[in-house]
Amino acid sequence: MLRAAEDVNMQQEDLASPNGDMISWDINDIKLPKDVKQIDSFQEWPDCYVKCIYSSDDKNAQRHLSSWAMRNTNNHNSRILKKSCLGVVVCSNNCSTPDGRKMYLRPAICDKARQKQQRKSCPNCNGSLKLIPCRGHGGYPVTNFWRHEEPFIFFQSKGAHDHPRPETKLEAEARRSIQKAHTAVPPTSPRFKRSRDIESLTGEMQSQDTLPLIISEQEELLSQDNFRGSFRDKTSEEHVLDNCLSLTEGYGFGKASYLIQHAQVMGYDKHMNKCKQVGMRDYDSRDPTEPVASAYSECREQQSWAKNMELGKNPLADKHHNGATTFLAGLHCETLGSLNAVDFGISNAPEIPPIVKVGYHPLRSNATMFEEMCEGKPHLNYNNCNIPASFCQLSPEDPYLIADAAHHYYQNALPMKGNEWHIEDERKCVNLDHCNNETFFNLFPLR
DNA sequence: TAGTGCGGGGAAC
DNA sequence: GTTCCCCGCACTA
Repeated sequence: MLRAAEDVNMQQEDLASPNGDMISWDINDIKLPKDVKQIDSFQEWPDCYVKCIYSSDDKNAQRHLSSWAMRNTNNHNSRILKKSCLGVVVCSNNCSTPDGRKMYLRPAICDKARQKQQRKSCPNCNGSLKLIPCRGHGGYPVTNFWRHEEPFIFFQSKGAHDHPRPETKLEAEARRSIQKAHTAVPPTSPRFKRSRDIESLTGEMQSQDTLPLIISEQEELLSQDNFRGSFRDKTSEEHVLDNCLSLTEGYGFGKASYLIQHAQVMGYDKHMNKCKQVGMRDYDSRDPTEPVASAYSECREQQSWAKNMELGKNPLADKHHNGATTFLAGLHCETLGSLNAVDFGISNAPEIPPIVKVGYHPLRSNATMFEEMCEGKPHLNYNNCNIPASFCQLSPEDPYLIADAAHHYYQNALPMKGNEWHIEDERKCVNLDHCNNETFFNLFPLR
């Protein structure tokens, strides 16, 4: 019986590959595969039991990046870097901003900084902050492993995060810088008002102050040729992507990394499908604390929802493809052009006139946009280009306005009653999160 | 100041 | 022996 279960698990492991390739390795293996056919595109939000093989040239992989708050954990093995998830910081009052957002802050990685962080008060209600630890790996934090074996970087994740996504590192940094500005700038200045507005959004909203930085990072991504995921199975989405790439090149963006990132997200979707097919987790014979059955059920929940949101099943998705490339071009052009309008852009206050003429809508909260997009409502930018529902790949880690919006929506959507996460609600949120990852496109570059 | 990586050490299994 | 965590240190941005 046990043996049979192990066999199943081994089969699962064999199938658990984001790119769909058959892989059978464990990060602890003495020898890792050298005949890697397909290099994975970088995943900033790896969840569940994921194995990835990145190129050694992948800068993100080199830096062992993750948008989860991961801290280094000593495994007494210098060849394998192990990181464990810190969870997420929430307001103990379970407060919401006036527009309904929840506070999901990024735990500081440094122990001292984290302790200091928990002594601080909620930026929204001044209540105390509470760290929700990650217990997604048999009661222990989800762990990520990194191992450099030229010419690849092997990544393995164990466990499924049982908490909301925190702010990304960039979001947290932006929030801190805004808070600093908040304390440094007289309260009567427009800047102060904006800071307060942003703070009211729990800091999740990207500071437009960070726009130059963001653009810079985009350019870095472009130069790094990070995303090598090939468009293996071309869909209409991907054709649109190609078109967008051409268009955005025409706007001086060179390659559009955010679109390429969407391609990698689609690769991730394949992985999730694999998770579902095989019954989830990979198998580590060395780790008796494993099998996290709930991980699979969670993934399955996510996946079933994601299925419903798949392009082919969203009648509005294809419908809006046509305006997409036009929208993209205008959007990105505007994004650069609006950099000087940063002091006015982020506000939900309707009395503030729009500065941006196309693309990003300065008056509408990102969360609202995301909600509407999830409902399949087309969005009009100022060029009257429909933003297709299928173009809302909202990846919180991604430096894009809508991506950020999705993140906030996720944060809105996860209700917490008392100190407990309610499973049903959480599933909905996870699903929304998956909407984030699997269904929509990354579009709006913010940085 | 915070993020990151490394390593010592102890506890639990 | 393995895995977990805490802690401190050094380096970096």
